[in-house]
This record gives sequence, structure tokens and C-alpha cells, in this order.
Amino acid sequence: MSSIKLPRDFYTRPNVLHVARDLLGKLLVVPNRNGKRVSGRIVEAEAYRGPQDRAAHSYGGRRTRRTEPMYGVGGTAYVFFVYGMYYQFNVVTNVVDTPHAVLIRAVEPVEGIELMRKRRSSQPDHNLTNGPGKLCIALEIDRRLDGDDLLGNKVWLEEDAKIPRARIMSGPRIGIDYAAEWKDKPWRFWIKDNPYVSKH
DNA sequence: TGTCCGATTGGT
DNA sequence: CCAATCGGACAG
Repeated sequence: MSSIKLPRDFYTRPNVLHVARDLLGKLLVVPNRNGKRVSGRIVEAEAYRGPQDRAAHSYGGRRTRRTEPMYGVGGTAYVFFVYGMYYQFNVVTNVVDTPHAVLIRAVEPVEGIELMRKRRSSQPDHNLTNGPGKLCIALEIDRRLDGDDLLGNKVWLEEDAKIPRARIMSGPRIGIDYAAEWKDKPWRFWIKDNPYVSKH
């Protein structure tokens, strides 16, 4: 196991679909305030390709205080608040002013599982991080990490498991029925048969 | 300033 | 199936 942070050029690649797919198997690390590592292996992710993609917050070049981090350099965190109670964690990709991002939809708990159980009201382990809102609770991801650099020391990604191409599935993204023809694009990627992939 | 609604979740 | 819960986006 390596503990080297993914380099900038992993994130700045031009094809957000490739980055989303390649994020599967990577370790998402968010140390708590005592420096203890809490982490999960990414098992599900979705690509959002603004400005063309109607499902993306950056659709049509929308650029507001909320979406500003999407316009940053690849390797920036974009954390937004939705439904009045949940945060969602995204990895910004591509170069400055190209607002592409990957929503992390599920991870498999790896380090700090006791802490995750505490934060998630002692739910069974398979239910701790199997959804974009749930994993933000388990990893304590919130507004404070919005716009943060993934090569910094508050949140980052590391190389971990190599996922064979044959085990990577793809299909339509979740919860974007408003996105017209964009809703059917197979831009959601997940690891086949992994028990920590979200239900829907 | 007012209204509408969401890249979800948990309970009925 | 549906309520929770509130900030963002946009119309006026």
C-alpha cells in the first residue's frame, strides 16, 4: 500500500470520464482533527461535464459562489449542500475554467471504521458510506473542505487497489431526471458486485 | 424579496 | 411512497 497522494496530472487530464473510471479503487483520506486517518476506497463515481452537460451545476457556464470551485484546476474539491441536510463531495478535473467534476457516490470503509460508525449512528457497516450523502457524514466532509486542494493536508486521494477493467461497470447517473437527453448518458461507474455501491 | 426545487436519505 | 429541511438560482 502506497501513501503517496495522486499527482496533479491525474486530475488535469482532459477526459472526465477517464478520470471518473480511474478513481475507482483509489483511497479517499480525510484525517480527523487529531490527525487520525479516516479513509474509504472509492467504489462508485459519476462524471459531470459542464458547460454542455445539463445535469452539471456548471451547465451553460453557470458560475456563482457555489459553483466557483468547479472552475478551479483539476485536483480541487467541490463540496455542495443539498436537500437542506446533505453534503456531496466532488473531485474537480481538467484545467482552470473548464468546469468538469466527478461526484464520489460510494466508498468502502478502510481506516477509522469505529469513527464512521459513531458518526453514522451505528448503522451496519455496509450502510456507512454507500451513498454520496452518507459518505460525507462518515468522513466528516462539509463546507469547510469546499475549494480545498486535493494535494493539501485536509483531504486527498491515494493510490490503492488496481481494479481490472472487466470489473468496472457503467450506466446512467442517479437523481438527474431533469437533465433531458443528458440523463441517459452512461457516466456512472462502479465496481461490479461490490457490496458498498449505493442502492437506488 | 418570493418562490421553487434539488447530483439524498430514512422511515411508512 | 413521502416528508425532512434550507440554501441556491432566478424571476420580478
